[in-house]
This record gives sequence, C-alpha cells and structure tokens, in this order.
Amino acid sequence: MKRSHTCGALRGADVGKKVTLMGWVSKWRDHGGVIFIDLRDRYGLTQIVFNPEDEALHQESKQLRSEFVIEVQGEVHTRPEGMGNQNIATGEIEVIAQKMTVLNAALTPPFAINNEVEASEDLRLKYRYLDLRRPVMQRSMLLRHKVYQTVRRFFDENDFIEVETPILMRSTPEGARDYLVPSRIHSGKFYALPQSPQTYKQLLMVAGFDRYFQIVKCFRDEDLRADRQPEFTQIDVEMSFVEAEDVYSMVEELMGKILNDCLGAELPKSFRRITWDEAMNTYGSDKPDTRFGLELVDLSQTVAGSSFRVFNDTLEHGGAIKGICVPGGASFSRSKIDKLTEFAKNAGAKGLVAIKIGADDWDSNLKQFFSDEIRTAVLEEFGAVANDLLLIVADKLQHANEVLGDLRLHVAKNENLIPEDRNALLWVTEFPLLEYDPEEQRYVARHHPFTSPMEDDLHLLDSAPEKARAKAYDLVLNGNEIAGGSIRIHKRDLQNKMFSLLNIGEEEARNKFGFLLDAFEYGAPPHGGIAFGFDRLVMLLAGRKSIRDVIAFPKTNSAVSLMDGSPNTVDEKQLQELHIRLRQ
RNA sequence: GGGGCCGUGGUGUAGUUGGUUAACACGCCGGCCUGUCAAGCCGGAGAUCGCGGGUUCAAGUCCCGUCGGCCCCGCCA
Repeated sequence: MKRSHTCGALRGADVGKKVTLMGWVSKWRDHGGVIFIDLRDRYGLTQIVFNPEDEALHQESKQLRSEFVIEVQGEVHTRPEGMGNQNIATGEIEVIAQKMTVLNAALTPPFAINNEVEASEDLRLKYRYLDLRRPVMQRSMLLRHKVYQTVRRFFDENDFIEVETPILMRSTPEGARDYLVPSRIHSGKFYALPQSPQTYKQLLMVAGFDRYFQIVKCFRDEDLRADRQPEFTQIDVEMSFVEAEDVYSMVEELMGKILNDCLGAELPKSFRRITWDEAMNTYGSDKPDTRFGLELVDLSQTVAGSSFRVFNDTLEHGGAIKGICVPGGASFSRSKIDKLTEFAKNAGAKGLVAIKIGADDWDSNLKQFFSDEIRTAVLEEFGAVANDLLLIVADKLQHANEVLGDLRLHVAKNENLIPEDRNALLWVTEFPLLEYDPEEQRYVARHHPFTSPMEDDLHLLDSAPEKARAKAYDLVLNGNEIAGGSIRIHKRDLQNKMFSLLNIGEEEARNKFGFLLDAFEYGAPPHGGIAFGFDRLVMLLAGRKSIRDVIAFPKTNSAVSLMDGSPNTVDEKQLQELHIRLRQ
C-alpha cells in the first residue's frame, strides 16, 4: 500500500519519517511563499507544507483547490516554536511536501465540507456523499458502527445466534401498511417487505434456536417524521423459556454495554419500572420523559366540593380534574398563557384553567369558586408555592392525562426544564392488551396479535377484554420509545382466542397465519423478546434530533431520495413482466 | 388527509409598512504576501428573489394557485 499513514496518525514521535499521505484538500492557505494545505481523511487533518525552494512543486501546489484528492510524499517535521495547533490531534507536526500528485480534481462543492456551516437539508441530501464527508456526520456513522459491533459482540458472547430472515415475505394484515413487491413468476401475486421479522423469530424459537438476534431492516409504508423513515433498522431479539424479567435483565446489560463501550457512560444495573397505568396517570404519556418533574396531579377528590361548574359537570360525568404545577410560572404573561390554552385545545382539551399562585393565596378570579380549605388542599396536592402556575384540565381521565402529558412536554421544552445532559431510562410495563378502533369497529392489538395477556387477566378476555393487560413492555429513553417487546403466546388455543378477540375469523387466521398456528402445534416453547429502534437509539446517543442524521442515505418527509431520485417510474417492459398495468 | 414554518448570488442570511443600481458574511476568480491554521490585504464576477397567475403606475414584499424542504396531528400491530 502506498499510503503510509492516515491524516490523523502522525505525532511528535514520527518526526523525521518519510511518509505518504492521501486525502482531500480541506483548506489551503497561500502565503505567496509558503503554502499550507490541510489534508483531510476520516481519521483527521494533517498540515502539509509546500516551501517555495522547490519551485516546480510549489507551482504545482498552487493549482490545488477544495476537495481535490491528492497524494503527498514528504517528511514529518516538528512545527516551529509556537506554531503548534492544539485543536487538531496532529497539531504538533506537519509534513514538508517533497512530491505531490493530484489523484483527482474536484468541482467546487455546493456547500462547505465542515461542521460550522449547516447547509439546508435538501441540499445536503442531494449531495449526501459530500455531506457525509463532514466530520460531524463521520462521527455519527462511526458511533453507529460502534453500536453495531457492541450489539453483535454482546449477543455472541451470550449464546445468541444471528439469523437472517426473508426480506420478501407474505403480506400480513394488522399493523402498518406493507410495501409490496410484485411477483414476476406468479402473475397477480405480491411479496411484502417485513414490517418486522416478528413471525420468523417466533418460528425460530419453535425451531429450537433458543436465543436469536438480528440487526435487520424493516419497512413500513406510513407517513414520515423526524424519528420515522420508511425503512429503518431494528435490533430484533427473541428468547425461549423466558419471562419478562429475563428480557429486562438482558436488555439492561446490553444497554449498559452500549453506553459504556460507545459513550463511556455508566448506567444503573437495573432500570426504573413503571406500569402503563402509572405512566399515563403521572406523566400523561406511555413514553414519559422523567428527566424533569411537572408531574400530573389528580384533583378530582380535592375540588369535589367547589362551586366551579366546569369541574362539577366533569366529575358528575365520571371525568377527572387533573393538572400540573409550573414552578415560577406565575410570571407568565397573559399572551403566553393564552398560547398554552391554545396548545391545550389543539391537543384536544375543552379548555385550560390557569391559576397563578400569589404570595399567600390564589391570584385568580376563579378563587371565588373555591373555599379556603379547597384552595389550601389544592396547593398541598401540587406542593405549590408562591409564584407557581397551576394548569388544570377537566375531562375524561384518559383524555385529561393525554392533554396534560402533551402540555407537560411543551412547557418543559419552552421553559428549558429538561436537563439534556442526563439520561433517563425506564421500563413501561403492563400495557393494555387491546385497544378499540372506532374506525374499524373492533379491537386491535396494542402491541401485536402474538402478545400474551397477563395470567391474572385471562379471565377478562371474555368479560371485559379492554381491561386485560399484556405481558408487554417498552424501553423508554428520555421520552423516546427505543425498544418494545412482549412475552408471546405459544399455545394455539390462546392464539386462536386472541384472533377471535381481534375479530379475525378462523378462516382468515388460517389463511394469513396458518403457518404460525401450525408451528404452535409442534412443540412451541414459551418465548418472548424485544426489538430496538436502532436508528432512534443511535440518534439519541449521538445527541441528534433526527434519525436522518444517523442514516447514511435517508429519505425526505415525502419518502423520496433526493440523491438518486427514488421512487421513479419504470419501463413499460418491466411493468409487463410484472403483469402490472397502471391505473389512470 | 389536515395544521404550522420556510424557499432571495455557490452557501448561510438581511431586505417587516409595496418605490431608484436587491445588502452582508462565507465561498468562487484574479493580484499581493515565507508560518498560517476562521490567515491577511486589494480587486472582480456572480441573483430574472422556487415556479405560474393576479392586484398595482410600481411586487422579493400584497393576493391566489402550484412545487419543494422541515416540524406536528391523523397514521405508524
């Protein structure tokens, strides 16, 4: 290999060595006499010096421009006294060029290849290969790489085996919209791309593989968000002969390894756990960000005797009065509170009661509706003190929770109440098994149809299925769902029962999931698992706000690739082979 | 499907009430300069203001439509 060192390698100890470096011209500084080049590769920057003494070489170096790819042979020198650069790892030395070859010239890039100037994202995406040259992007991709390796090492060391499952599979009902792939060989038939390898990993358990993992692409044809791409990566895991506790401890160990190996951070040995019910009641979210307070307080009992009609009506109809207390919020302006009200209404609230706490009492015209006792009790419930602001919602319990959960996050973001330097990891457990879908007028699986109900709630499946809890769990990091899983159903009769609850008829179940049901008849072990949103995890570890920043070639909000222009039309011949005619 | 923000030289922005040659920084090109590393100094080129209509004596600015990007709701088992 001609290249002797990378651009991040040379140090004082290398002084005197003859070296050959290759890389991109990051910057050049032409002093008329001496010319400096910052040569960049993914390992770092090295300063190359062209002295005027070698006239031919000096002339050649003058033609260099940004992003030219060059090869430089030269000798490593200590920089002159006081000329070192503390900001780069190679700042102690420089390479005095003796020979230079332009390996490839380059057009002036459409945006600067550095971390300072942030070009608009559509431009970055169009020239993604240039965007990826920027050190910040290289760091993100390197972090992603480290997480892959840590994950593989961890699972390998713990007897998990990595198995690839099909990308071309059968379209399944339930869940997200499938991406479809037409079959050329079978006219009118389609494969689907997996939303997740769920059924396959369960079949691998039936097959006796015992402990499986895979870092795998999944596809969901739904609308995009900052943390949602049509194709994304999961760490998919499944284990036999386990209960939820076994999954928790495995994940806690894995997360500890990832945090430690990739960021040098420490984690508690086990994470806080909170039931779904508690999460909703305390934080108004099934993925609560617990890095800050503003917890929801239930005032239904406390204000029961007031003369405030809005509250009393709500309580009479079985609703709840709940609120949050914003420390120091009494200083909010009228318009700021109006905006909070508007936010709450957009989130689905009928209204928002805002009460400023004065020096020794409520500073509010609602005061008259509440007795001294009630006001004191309310302050106690919140632990509120002077200059706080109470934001109160009256609604059906679940609705009030959700609105306040949104409001809680909104206020925390606006008021900078979230300590960004902390990591809060927790398990949310005991999710509801089912959810009623008013559109389809049936129950749908909250997690997926293979999730086992909790034993204690099996009796509810006939009487009050909406009350049944599942052996399902999510892992939440700083208010983001980064993993979710469950203990699965492994008995055919229970699985049949589940399908019937979901209003999936026997014939339909047989048709769509027959292979899984059959498999359950041949000795399926109890099993369960979890899947991580890999991109989200890396995004959070990298401190980025969008998973696009940790995906090499992501798609835009409208699911197109600005770089290669997909999706695109295809030739009529291709369509013909696939037996497809486009509708007008 | 819906709501919000944005679109001005290569890049990032300013131009807010409509009014002369659309401004600034960086970049680019040329010149000067032997120790810079956000190099410096001098000069220059470069924009039909996303696109299409409309209102007006006059539109980057106002109105309508459209395209694109971003954020959110719905959706995402």
